[in-house]
Amino acid sequence: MLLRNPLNTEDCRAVSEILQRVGDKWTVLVVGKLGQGPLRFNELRAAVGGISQKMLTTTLRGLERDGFVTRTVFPTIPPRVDYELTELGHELLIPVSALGEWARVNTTRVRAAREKFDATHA
Amino acid sequence: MLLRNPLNTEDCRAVSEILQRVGDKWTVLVVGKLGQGPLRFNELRAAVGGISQKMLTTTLRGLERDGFVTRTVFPTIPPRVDYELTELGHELLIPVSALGEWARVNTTRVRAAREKFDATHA
DNA sequence: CGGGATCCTACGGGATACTG
DNA sequence: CAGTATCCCGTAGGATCCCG
Repeated sequence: MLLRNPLNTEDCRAVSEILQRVGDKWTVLVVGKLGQGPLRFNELRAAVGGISQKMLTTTLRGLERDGFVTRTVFPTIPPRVDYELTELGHELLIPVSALGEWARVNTTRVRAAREKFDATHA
Repeated sequence: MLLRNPLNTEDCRAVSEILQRVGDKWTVLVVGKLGQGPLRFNELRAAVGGISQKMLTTTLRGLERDGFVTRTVFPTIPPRVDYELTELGHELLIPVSALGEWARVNTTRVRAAREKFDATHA
């Protein structure tokens, strides 16, 4: 990974934009689950856990719109809908996983800082 | 970068958490600007551009609490306060920049998918 | 089964005015 | 200069009900 000299303003805007896109409550959870293979609506809902069906629908529509996920309808009775990551979705998962690794490694440092701050600013 | 096999649920939660932390409207903009060296409150505000002083304060407090930023007060008149990235803050900037690079490279693909989706679902 | 339509609440975030 | 305090609004997101 080649890092260009400090992020300029336009880049920061782009980062901020994609982070807000991906930084909502459910998106990465959904993408993470789909990273392991296609899932049906309710399978996905169970896999994620705790998500309302409204938010799952909203999240999936957004991901579909941005080209991260495909939606395949089987016109059977009862209906069956599969969701699957696109190539773009899989590629997104790479830097996101990297950030995830960072999060996993540094959670304790952040938590320590937080407790220290809360203690002194009580 | 060593990628572990697909993110498990706890990892996804961690990612989601840090993404929500960093995925608000201003955090990465602020961190990005501070990445190039310490800045005073109003310098930072001008550098970021468009941020209200309430949100700058809120954002900085959060970053300070999590150990990403230090706050140094010079008890002069008028007062002077410097904000500077900590080591942890600089380390955070690495995976965030990677995601930024991804965003920069793939914006067109996302925009294309979005326009296509909007066209067909009109 | 996989949603759409509504209603409701919490909170992010802007504008403005005041202060040490 | 670097904030704090208020007020206000839009939206994210949960709960519930209904439908093909």
